[in-house]
Amino acid sequence: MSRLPFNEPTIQRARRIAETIPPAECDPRVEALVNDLIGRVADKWTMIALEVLAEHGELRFTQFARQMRGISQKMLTQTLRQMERDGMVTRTVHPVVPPRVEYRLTELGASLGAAFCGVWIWAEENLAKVEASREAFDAKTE
Amino acid sequence: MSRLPFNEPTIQRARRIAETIPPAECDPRVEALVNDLIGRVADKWTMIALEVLAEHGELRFTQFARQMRGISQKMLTQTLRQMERDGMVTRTVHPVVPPRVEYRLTELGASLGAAFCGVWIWAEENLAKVEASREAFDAKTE
DNA sequence: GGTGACGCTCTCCTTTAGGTGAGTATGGAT
DNA sequence: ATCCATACTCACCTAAAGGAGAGCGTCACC
Repeated sequence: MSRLPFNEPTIQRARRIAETIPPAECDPRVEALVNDLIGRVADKWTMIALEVLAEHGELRFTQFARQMRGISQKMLTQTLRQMERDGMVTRTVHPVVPPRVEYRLTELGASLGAAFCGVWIWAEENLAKVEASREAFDAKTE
Repeated sequence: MSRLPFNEPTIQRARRIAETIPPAECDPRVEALVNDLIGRVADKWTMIALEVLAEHGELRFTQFARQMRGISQKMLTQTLRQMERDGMVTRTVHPVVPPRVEYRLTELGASLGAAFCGVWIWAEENLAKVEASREAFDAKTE
């Protein structure tokens, strides 16, 4: 039961659309997995966490929180757990009181950070262009 | 009135946390803008749209939809509008019936696509590692 | 004159994201 | 005895994301 990408104009028409371009490129399984992984990894907080951890080497929970402005405790825990599960960070619990937990990047995490590096640079370089474009767009449609 | 990143343990204690690491790096305004732009641009659909458009050069609305599996019509319109506003794509409307609208990358869009390229490669290369890590993690916590 | 094509937009409605404020465990310091 | 620190977790709640399905406008066609 193959689902069409979205509902047809009105339900009984357009049973089929002319296939001007093949429906998708190659291996749909791998493609889906990669898209999925991208969705997970191209997350704002994940990217920022990667950044600050790469910068500081090792961070404790509250230090982390202070570096990531605007994140809630819950989100931070969640992001960090997810990253741990994905093998981006290691989480070391020192069994002392008060608790001491240290996070550091794995090799995998560092490599993703490096891959994102280009995007950060792009963002810094093109911030002005994007803002200008937005203003122009908004002025046109006003 | 500076807000703390999240609530203190119980409200009347911990008025202040020792500042072992300076609260943030440098220019907070630029940093915030860049983080914001990252949040906008590091969006799953934006990344995928960038990819397929880079691959096909020029796409009409329904062609686009067919390339982006699982996206709803609403999301596609929204993503495309946003990208147009940000100056990533141009939208050309041919005043014919039935309507014909073509999307293509701008230089800015292409440069972002190039910046993301590293992330795609990373995702393809490290898919297996991430999956292995997830399995190990889930097995441990079960 | 009914239907279909295209690229939307509009109205619901459900799901998810994410914030808030509190609680918990533990041992050392006061 | 009480307090405090840390790194959480939990319950609750609101806002935002995003899906489903329909409708629209216009012309060419059968």
